[in-house]
Amino acid sequence: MNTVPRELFTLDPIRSAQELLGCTLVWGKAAGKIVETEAYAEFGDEASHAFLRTGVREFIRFRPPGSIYVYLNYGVHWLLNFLVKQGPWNGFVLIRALEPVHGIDLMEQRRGLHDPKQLCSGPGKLTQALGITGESNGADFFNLPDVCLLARTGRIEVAIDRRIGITKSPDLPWRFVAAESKFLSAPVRKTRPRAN
DNA sequence: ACACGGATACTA
DNA sequence: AGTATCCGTGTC
Repeated sequence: MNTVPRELFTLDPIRSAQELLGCTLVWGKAAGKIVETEAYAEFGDEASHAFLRTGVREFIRFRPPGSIYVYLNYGVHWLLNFLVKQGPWNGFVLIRALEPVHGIDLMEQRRGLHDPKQLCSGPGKLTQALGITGESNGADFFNLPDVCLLARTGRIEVAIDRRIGITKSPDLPWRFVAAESKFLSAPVRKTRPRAN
């Protein structure tokens, strides 16, 4: 099984987000295939934390591509992002959903439920299922023990949507999903960007 | 439909 | 210090 090299995170966030689809994220004893991602850009993207937070801009400047950015959202959920650095197009990829493939009993235990479709079908759900917390924030993924990213096997059909749950820059079509997946956080919407 | 609840940045 | 905001989930 091939593992993904750091170069996957030296692309712009939009390309990196799509390349990550179909890869399998192994985190300790649990693993899941990435079926949903979103791209966030350092510049020109008001929904990116880098737009307002000086600490996040420093994070981008000083950490290597492939670094893990984990933050607490709504005071409740840890959200997992990868730092991508391509020069003018730095940013983050948010991992939004996984198809569970390994350690499912452990995921069920951590999540407190048994429906495989609900174990990792959301950015906060998958961190809970994998046991990811802010403890990992700032770590270099490629220097972490017991984690890796397995390369995609075969082709994957990518569907594109607007990002979910944001209020700033809402019309950017930077949500990417494995079109055939039954493990998404939400179906792909058919709405066109609002006029004006 | 709504409660849950913490980090960050801004106002002062 | 106080307030507004935030890339969500589970349960009502």
